Amino acid sequence: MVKAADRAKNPARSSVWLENRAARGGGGPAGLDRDRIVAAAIRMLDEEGLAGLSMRKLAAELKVTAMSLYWYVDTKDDIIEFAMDSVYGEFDLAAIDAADGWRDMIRVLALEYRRMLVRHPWMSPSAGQYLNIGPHAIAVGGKIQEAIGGTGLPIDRQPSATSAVFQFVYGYGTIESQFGRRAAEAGMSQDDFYVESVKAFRDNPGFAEAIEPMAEILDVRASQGSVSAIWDRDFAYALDVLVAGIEAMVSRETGT
Amino acid sequence: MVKAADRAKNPARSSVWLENRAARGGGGPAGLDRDRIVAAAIRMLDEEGLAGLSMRKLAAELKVTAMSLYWYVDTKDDIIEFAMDSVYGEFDLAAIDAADGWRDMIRVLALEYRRMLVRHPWMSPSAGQYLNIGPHAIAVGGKIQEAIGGTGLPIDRQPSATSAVFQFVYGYGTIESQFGRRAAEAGMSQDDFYVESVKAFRDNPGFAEAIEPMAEILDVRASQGSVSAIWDRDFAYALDVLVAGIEAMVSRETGT
DNA sequence: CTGGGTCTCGTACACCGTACAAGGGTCTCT
DNA sequence: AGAGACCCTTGTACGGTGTACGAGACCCAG
Repeated sequence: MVKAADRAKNPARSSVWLENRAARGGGGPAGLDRDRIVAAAIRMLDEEGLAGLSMRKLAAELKVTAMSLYWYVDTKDDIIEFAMDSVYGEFDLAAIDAADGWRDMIRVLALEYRRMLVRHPWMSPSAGQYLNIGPHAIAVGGKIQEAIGGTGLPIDRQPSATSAVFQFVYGYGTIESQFGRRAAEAGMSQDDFYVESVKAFRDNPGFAEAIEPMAEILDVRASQGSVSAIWDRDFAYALDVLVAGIEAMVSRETGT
Repeated sequence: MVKAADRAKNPARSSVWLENRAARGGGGPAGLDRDRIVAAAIRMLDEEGLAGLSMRKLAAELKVTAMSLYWYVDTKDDIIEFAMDSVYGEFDLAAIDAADGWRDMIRVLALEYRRMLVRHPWMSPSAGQYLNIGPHAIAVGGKIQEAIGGTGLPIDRQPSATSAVFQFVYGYGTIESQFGRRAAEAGMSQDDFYVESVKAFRDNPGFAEAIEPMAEILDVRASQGSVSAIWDRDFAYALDVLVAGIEAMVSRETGT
């Protein structure tokens, strides 16, 4: 078993998934096992955020001491990696297979990905920090590759197109989920929080000039409905941009 | 002066920039001031990463006690927000103004943004977590808006196009910078680290199947040169996709 | 009855952010 | 000259964190 201290010395192997250690136990008096720990961690992460997860609190929820958890995982990071992969398992792969053509497939994948990030706001900071190479994450990656493979782009260009689409989704989902998290922490609806934020921004002396060119856009947005409708609308249009871009590149590569 | 405890109770005002408190001091015996603190913090963040920054260590570097820093800032988060904005100040705004047309402007902005994220790997996790509304960040935002405004897209679609481009850059820069950080922590070059990672990935039993469909792409990439060349190449092509997408949407909106 | 796994726990360490109160230094006003 | 007010720095302390280590409790095979 690799200790945390050793892990730090060998960061190339710095993911649980690169250790291929068997899950342990389940027969103990506390009825603990890795799945139960991970499920409780996800619940706690969803409710309290990344900073709200501590080994002691997690253990308390499972009616156990903090050190008991270390029988099943080596470090707290392991728990987060397991939790992440479990969340990747929420992807509806059947819906993706049911999609018709690469455009639809990309759209469904992007929507699922975005929903995942928004539902679990701790995912995007974590996804940036850890390798995402658990079985569920890899399954999703395979579908993404399949979708991009269907575009007709040459194979050496496909990773780049994948980046264009899914790094965008990651970035978008990050902003959207952090906005939601902030609103929730402030105890407001997203709409109220948006109004408050814009007001605070506008009222801030010294920023009047900087805001000037943005005022028009803020005004336009105010007439576009609820915040969540704007998130949806913007996302859909950005995907249209990306799909149109891929189409254009395909005909540029194959044509001429 | 707003205390950290109060800040937590009023998360809507959860940014230093929404408080508009004057910078303090400079005449003390330790010769401290906010700029010196922030500069030292950036140095430490670049070298030790986000987790490596602690108030005690930062203070030690400035030959002062931890609590001294609290005369100039309210919380550690403030320091990070100041550091972030200072880094946004690294954008070469002149180069952006010198760009010729919106396509070039977008490309230059995207490259500058990406370089910033890669140079300071702590930026992308931080940028996801805090509001980015310091003066330098806003200046950059204004340039982005100017570039997108030049595309000819209707104003209510511009924010969406902005997302498509710059959320992509954010996502891409996040992955790239985290990869670099991991390589550095492992004490390897990016190229060696890449080879090691792929090997570990391939050798991992139980993943043979999952890897199967990715093998071809991995092989193609192996023939494309150094890791950093691939980063550059992929990024440039993804930008081409985005620019082509915007062009297509423009003619779709104006034509027909 | 014994020995060895499997699991849980108590204690302890080093570190974190930061609240609070007690100064020292310098500058201003009487 | 003395007194007070300020700006700035410090020491101490609190409640948290992840986790190393060693002691035990249980159960099952020999």
